[in-house]
Amino acid sequence: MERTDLHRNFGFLVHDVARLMRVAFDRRGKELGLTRSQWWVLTALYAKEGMAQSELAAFMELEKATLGRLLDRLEDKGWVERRPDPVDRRIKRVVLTDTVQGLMRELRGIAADIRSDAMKGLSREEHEAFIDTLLKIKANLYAFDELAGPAAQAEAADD
Amino acid sequence: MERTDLHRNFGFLVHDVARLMRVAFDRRGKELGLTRSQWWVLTALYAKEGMAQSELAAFMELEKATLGRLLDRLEDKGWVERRPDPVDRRIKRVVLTDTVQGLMRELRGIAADIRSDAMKGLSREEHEAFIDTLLKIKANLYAFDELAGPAAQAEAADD
DNA sequence: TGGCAACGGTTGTCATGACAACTATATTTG
DNA sequence: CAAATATAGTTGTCATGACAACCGTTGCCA
Repeated sequence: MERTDLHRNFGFLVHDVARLMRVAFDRRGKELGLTRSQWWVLTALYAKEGMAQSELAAFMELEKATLGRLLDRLEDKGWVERRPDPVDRRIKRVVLTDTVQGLMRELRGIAADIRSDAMKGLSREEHEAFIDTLLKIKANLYAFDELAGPAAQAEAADD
Repeated sequence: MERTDLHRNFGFLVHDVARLMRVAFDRRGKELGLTRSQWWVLTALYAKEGMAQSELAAFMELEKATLGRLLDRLEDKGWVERRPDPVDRRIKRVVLTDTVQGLMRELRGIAADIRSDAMKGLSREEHEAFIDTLLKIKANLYAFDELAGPAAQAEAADD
């Protein structure tokens, strides 16, 4: 009946793992009142606060529209704040509020738990090799992307 | 300024790679008039035709609602057909139509191209090790999932 | 066999995510 | 300086995806 083996198909596997990770994060996030994407934004902001929305969108490799609406919800919850840039009136800089600091600590702990659960039973070497391969694949896909659509992407080389 | 290194964070990397794969598939799919998810459904059906919607949803690990609406669009395009089950009137069995056969050949070729682009420069061993690790992670996440939410999942062992 | 739980699908609602069009502000240039 | 161009964000639309509520059909079992 089966005509192909999808179980070792790289595309399907990455898709599956990404989905399962999402489910894991969503489950834990739900208890804390946020989605995985919102969690992602907070984590990115924690890494580098005060970015302009466009910077943040580029950093997270999201569309500015997608990020904008994520920020709407996070702002509603009082976790982030959009602050006008003192120089450029087009720019809104995004910062974490004080009320979210406790949550952030919790989130970071949970994220570490999920990752360690996901990687359970893997040796240090296997773990590192896996990350290295992911980085190579990511670089390949970027290169491929730029060939196919020689637009945007130019800013992919920050940090 | 940076307080964490997200670049070797497994969760972010998988997310990124999954997104980049999606972009690659979407770009190629667009030329052919389908989205990556629709592509996924066709590929799953190609692997095992005539599944009931619920079976297919379980196989693809999608909600039946999500799959149902995907099938709506695929049926509109004339690529799949819902057929009543002769025995159980609740069940609709999904098959590929004849008109989609040529497209399927093309899709399979393109998918192979994308995968080989993504894996470019990796040795056979690295490739295999990567797939093996992905499978382990997937198994870990399943186990974790079942602990956390002891529902569904039971049918994950088909093939 | 009659009622009720379980199953298969669809529909409604919300949150992403992409893309395109639009507004407001800056910057570049003639 | 004024016009053209570019940049920052928002809004509109469509396609996923999850989840819950719902309807029709089956199957169980008392």
